[in-house]
Amino acid sequence: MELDPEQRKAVEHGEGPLLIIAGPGSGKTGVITRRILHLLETVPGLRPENILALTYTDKAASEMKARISRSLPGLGSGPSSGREPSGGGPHISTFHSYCYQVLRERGFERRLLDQTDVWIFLRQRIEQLELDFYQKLAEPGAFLHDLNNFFSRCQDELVEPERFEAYVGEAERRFLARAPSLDPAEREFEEQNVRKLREVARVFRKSRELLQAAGRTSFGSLFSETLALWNSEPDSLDRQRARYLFILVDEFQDTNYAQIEILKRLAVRPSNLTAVGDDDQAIYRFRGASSGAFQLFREAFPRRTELFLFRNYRSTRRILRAASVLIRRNDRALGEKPALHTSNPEGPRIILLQSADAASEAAWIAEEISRLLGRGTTGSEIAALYRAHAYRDRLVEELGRREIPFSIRGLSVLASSVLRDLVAYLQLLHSPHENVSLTRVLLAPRWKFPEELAMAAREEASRRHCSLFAAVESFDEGSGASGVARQLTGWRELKGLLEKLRRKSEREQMTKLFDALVSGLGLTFLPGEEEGVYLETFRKFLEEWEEKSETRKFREFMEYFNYFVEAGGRIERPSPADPAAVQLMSVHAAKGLEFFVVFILSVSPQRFPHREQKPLIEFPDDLRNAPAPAKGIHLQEERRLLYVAMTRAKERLYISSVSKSAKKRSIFIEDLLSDPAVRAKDIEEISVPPLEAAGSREPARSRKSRKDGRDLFRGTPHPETFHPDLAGWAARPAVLALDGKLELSATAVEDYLTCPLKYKFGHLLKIPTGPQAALTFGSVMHRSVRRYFELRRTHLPTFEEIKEYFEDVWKSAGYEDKYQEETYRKTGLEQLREFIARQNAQPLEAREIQFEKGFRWDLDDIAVEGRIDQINPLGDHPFVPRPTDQGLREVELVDYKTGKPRPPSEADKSLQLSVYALAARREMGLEPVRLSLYYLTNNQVVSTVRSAKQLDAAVEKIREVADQIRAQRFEPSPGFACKWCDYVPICPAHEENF
DNA sequence: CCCACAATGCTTTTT
DNA sequence: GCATTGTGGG
Repeated sequence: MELDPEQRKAVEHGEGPLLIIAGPGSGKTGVITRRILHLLETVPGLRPENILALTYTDKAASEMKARISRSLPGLGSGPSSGREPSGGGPHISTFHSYCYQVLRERGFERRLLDQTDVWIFLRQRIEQLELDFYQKLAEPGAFLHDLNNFFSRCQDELVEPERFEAYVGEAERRFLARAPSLDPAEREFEEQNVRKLREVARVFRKSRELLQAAGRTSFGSLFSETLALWNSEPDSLDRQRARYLFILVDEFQDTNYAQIEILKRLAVRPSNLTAVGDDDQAIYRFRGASSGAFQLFREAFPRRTELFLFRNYRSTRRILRAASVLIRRNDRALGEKPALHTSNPEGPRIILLQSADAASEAAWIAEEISRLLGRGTTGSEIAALYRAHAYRDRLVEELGRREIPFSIRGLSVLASSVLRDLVAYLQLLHSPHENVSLTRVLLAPRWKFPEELAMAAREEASRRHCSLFAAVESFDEGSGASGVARQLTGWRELKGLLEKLRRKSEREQMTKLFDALVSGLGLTFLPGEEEGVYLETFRKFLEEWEEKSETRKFREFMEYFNYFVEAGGRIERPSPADPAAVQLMSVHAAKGLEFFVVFILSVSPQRFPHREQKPLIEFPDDLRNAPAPAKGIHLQEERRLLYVAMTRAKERLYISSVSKSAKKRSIFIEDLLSDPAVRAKDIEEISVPPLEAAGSREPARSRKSRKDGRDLFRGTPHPETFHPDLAGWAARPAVLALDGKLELSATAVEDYLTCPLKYKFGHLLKIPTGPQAALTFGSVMHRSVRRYFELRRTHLPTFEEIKEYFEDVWKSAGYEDKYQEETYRKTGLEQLREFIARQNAQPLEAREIQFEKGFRWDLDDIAVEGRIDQINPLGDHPFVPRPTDQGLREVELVDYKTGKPRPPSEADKSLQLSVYALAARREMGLEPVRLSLYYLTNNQVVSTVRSAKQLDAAVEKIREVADQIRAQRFEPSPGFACKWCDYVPICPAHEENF
């Protein structure tokens, strides 16, 4: 590589700390490599092992090692992570492994946990954390996730529990001082806040203690541990200083405060520090990168040299001009920087796409990619970048339709059919009553389990309230020599396999069990086969787990794995190096890469810039070691992200925006067009028309249907029979109603509106799900309330009476752990005590009250069904029902709720109450003058009424849903609701095969 | 122009 | 489930 004057200065700079601010495409890594080589050539007596090069990512470290060994083959590339320096090459390492090594030299033996593993570790010990918010949020996982993130931010900023406790104490004192002058609502709010902070502080300390006691630590605490070591054993630091005379840091804008502290300690004279980075490419603030890294450098090293590398070797002039127009809109904390310049040609215009919807965007881009490939562009030189992974879905579909090869970075193998299958077997092995897993397994052709029999079993299970497994077993026992018995040969085979594996699971370690499962199913793959790669990736995950597990056995693994999934853990597929494949990845993942052609998808409002989402527990600015980030920091970081995306392109750049009207575009599109000259000369605007007749086109060919199954299962008796045709099965028309009436309940309608496929799975295919804490609890509470009113007919029931009943009917099914169950039980009893006290305080004639009154009314070809919790007679005298003008008795309909209290507007809209009101009037001869939701959580009643118009609207809604159901429209609507959906393991929308 | 209701999102990632 | 933005009627 020829050096330009800028680069030469950077490479040959001699004395003192050096800060190189290097724009995109300026050959940064090359400069660092050259500088290392230059130092070795020119500094007398300097040996390679006296040089330390630090990066944040392993990828950057390996790249640098590769470059160095290429430039100087004799040199070696230094130690890899965690090992003793082998001598020879410069020490090139990540900050993390460097610190780990420093600590190991001094006998540090604690095991390192990544964020997911810390989450799991804490989740398993949730009882000891004594979370007060656990019961309030009822979602320990999510809260813990937020806590865990917060702990990471603390580690990034070197905030230890003591320091945070002091901060909380300070906040508390401030609150107490201000409290008298606050109005009650404000005081309540702030007090709540202080209580939350106190809990966070307590849990922070406690988790540290738990990790410590277990001989573990998180990756993030490596830095504070290292600093602590250097404080207590100064000779360790001296040794490091003596060893490393020159230190280089790449991607400096990605370093956090803790890492900068490490640098400050290490880099004292005669150490010579070089930091290279670009604040315009800082996109990792959310994971702890200090927004003030450059400022901290300037403060720490006032006698420094700053150099700029702004000659770009990558992109055309047009691309660079547009990128500069965009980034100029940000505040420039570093002050004026030279503009990017290049001797590259002007290049083609940047294309600004404007599509009406995501579907036409994807279709246009896929078409354009196809054109480019036709003109000879290599697939891997084309990249499609997006802000969030979900935005790629449509493009993937369109590329698949056109059979254009592509590869996706950051794909979790857990989403693949083959692993979802294998995991279903594992779940089934873990517990035969995993109904959804069993449903999936039975769909595999090799078990020859006819859908009709499966349907019968599901109906049996829902009738007998037993598991699907038990229902099929009862068929088997009762079948004798009938025709059913013949249909169950596959079932017996499956049971045999599970039994064999179960026995194995007790003796053998996890990887062995997995191998046995795979071979028991007769799965073999050709080398390079995509699914084989998924399998291998998962097996590697198992091996790594075994390393850190206690027993290496199945039980422990399943506990870990279920938490792993709950924690949102991903098992990433190694990226394939297919030169023909178009590259799909997030903008973050694209940092540091370059492509001839770059498409940036969905630069649209809400998507890019992405909406700011503050975490539940925010890291306080007061504890930040750099100045508090400016107000517009979120938008600015998003803008930098787009800047990074744009500067990945060498030749052609497409920026695509989706919005209904051209006026309401992403603010970044406006930014790009804000310079009249650039707008006129460098940008071509293309408007993509919406696809005609949406939905009329053939849906993308299911990639799951495989014609070449035979190749995969060579030598097995049942080739092609492993994969269930999930999508085909889910798309099969469902039997709606035998007598022509479609049965619907309020819940069914609401389920349909959440997700039509969820409705189909639950209400038509009757796939049973496991017991759930909230439901078991709700049922016990309902029964206790009913019990109260029944006893009330004869006397005033005491709390003890109801408590005894409550304990009697309590079931342990569905609770995640003993602690959760105990919490529910305690709160349940508290709520009942309050309920009874209130009810006992008022007069009531309980004899007239009706409970759990079932109904069924006809709405043309629909039968609307349901059950009203409680009907209270009303009137002048409570127990003499007064006929109204129409001759109907006036009543109050009550529904008991055990969940979170909702605002009254919820009661106004509730379809359930409308359906009850309609039922009372049409079927029971009652006039529902009051509809009440009774929240047992806080013993609050929300009452409402229904106008004729509202009731008509409810009927209309039911009719609409019924029409959709009759038309067999059961498209899944994946989204937020999936978090709570039990059918995810059998949902085609959650399956990705590429 | 304002307000109510509908529509549209629910990140990014490393050790 | 929830916050924010967009739409459409008055």
